[in-house]
Amino acid sequence: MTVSPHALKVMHAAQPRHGCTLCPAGAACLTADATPAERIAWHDLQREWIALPRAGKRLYAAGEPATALFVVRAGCIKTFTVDEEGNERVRGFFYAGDVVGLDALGSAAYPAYANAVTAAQVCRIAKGQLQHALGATPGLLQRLLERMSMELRLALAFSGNYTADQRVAAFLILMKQRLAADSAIDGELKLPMTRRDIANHLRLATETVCRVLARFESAGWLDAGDRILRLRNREALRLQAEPVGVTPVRHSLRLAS
Amino acid sequence: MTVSPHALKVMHAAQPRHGCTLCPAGAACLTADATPAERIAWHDLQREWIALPRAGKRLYAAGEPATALFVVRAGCIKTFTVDEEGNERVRGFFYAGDVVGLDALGSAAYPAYANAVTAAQVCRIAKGQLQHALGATPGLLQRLLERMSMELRLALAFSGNYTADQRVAAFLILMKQRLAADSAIDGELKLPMTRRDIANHLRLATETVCRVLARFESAGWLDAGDRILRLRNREALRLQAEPVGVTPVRHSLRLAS
DNA sequence: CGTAAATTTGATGGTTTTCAAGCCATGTGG
DNA sequence: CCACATGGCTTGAAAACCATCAAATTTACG
Repeated sequence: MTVSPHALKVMHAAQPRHGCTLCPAGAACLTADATPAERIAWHDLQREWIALPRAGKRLYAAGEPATALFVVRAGCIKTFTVDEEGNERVRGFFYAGDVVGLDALGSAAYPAYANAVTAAQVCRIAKGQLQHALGATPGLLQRLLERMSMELRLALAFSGNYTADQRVAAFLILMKQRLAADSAIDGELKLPMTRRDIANHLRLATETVCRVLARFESAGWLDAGDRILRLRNREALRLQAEPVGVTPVRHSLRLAS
Repeated sequence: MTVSPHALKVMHAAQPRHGCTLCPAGAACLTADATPAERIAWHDLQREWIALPRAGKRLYAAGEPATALFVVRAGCIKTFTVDEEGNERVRGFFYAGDVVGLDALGSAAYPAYANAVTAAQVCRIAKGQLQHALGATPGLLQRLLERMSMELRLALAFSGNYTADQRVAAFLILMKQRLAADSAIDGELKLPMTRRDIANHLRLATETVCRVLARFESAGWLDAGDRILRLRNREALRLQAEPVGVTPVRHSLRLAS
């Protein structure tokens, strides 16, 4: 997985001014609530698109100066660290509209690598420009804070100690929520990443993920194809996943102090 | 340390206008880089202090409407979730200057409970006021984003799959960094929370934390008192903790931009 | 079509959890 | 002042869960 300088294709300012309006990320992007004028201003700020034409292409490396954020236009990006033994630890998957690099906002260097999981395309937003835009567009700040808060919530939720079954179930439910638009058929879930990536994300061995999926399949909860799953009993999965807390909030807890 | 019969003591606007200047959190607070004028404006925004006079007192509960953030003035706060079996999962510990509730910024309800670990005191900052202040004080926004980014980085770092030894070592190193000001003696580390809290935070059993500490002690790396540890070989601990990645950055960094 | 990578299943072992019990500190009430 | 209760801390033995190792099969892709 060598990083060639040509891995990144940077395109400058060739798009029409309504570029953001036509973005495939659409309503999922940070600009979703912006006025048309704000949108054009935003679009002018970040005229750089970066294409990652194949899975495995690198967006940035850990340790590099963190000069920008990236909004995914299409495809899937993963962020991950690599320890000295070569073990990957996947920190997150990012789809159209998601923001990659929020964990580097307050850091001089990127704390993780970012690679394409599938062919992908991103908008580059320089930090300086971002700060400027945040001041000019109040709704944007609101949205950015919401994103970061949500990511924090998600990271904290997944960092609990759960069984392999709970983790995998929670992952499937979450992916189904985020990729709802991607699948025409109701219960279908297209996962762009490998089992290994899933395992590295959920802190499990690849084999364990396979086994859990096989268990779920034999329980009749889903059909496990290679990259396409068909969820048959989403309620059972949700029940398994509940302790993780990524599913909608459940109140009604009384506690004394 | 006044002992109040009420769980929460809310004090209104009785402080002098330089309240923030005299805050024990001092330079650790978000207002550290503000001008004196900005500081007074900030202080006027959040005139409510809340006292949690004893360990165990609740600041807020999971599921409650998330109307505010809280900056710790003194003491220690933990956030945690509780599943239906009563298991606590500690999401974070917060000391003077830390911001509690960032994971609720983009959420209508608090995703976790917040309790005092020791007697504590916090500033309440209503969300609406915060948004107003962020627009008025550019440095504040910068700082808040840095905080959230750092918390995200931390949560992601700890969510990897590591051994019990690595987790405990990383926890000790991290706490030593954050509580450096608290201990007069060099290697001393005062941990305000119970072993159980540490275990619930690191996704380990209480007994495992004990055993790891005992192992570290017999290796000569530290002396484990009840709530006061004495770190004797911090380099060895750091080496253990390294894969977790919360220790100072190890890649050679060139700082740009 | 052929090689490399990914997926899957099985057997084995290790780290951590669980269960159980003893010790210690703190605080309370007689 | 002491006895006692409570909760936290510690240590020991057995079990569970998951990782590791190994190998067969399938899939992806040049």
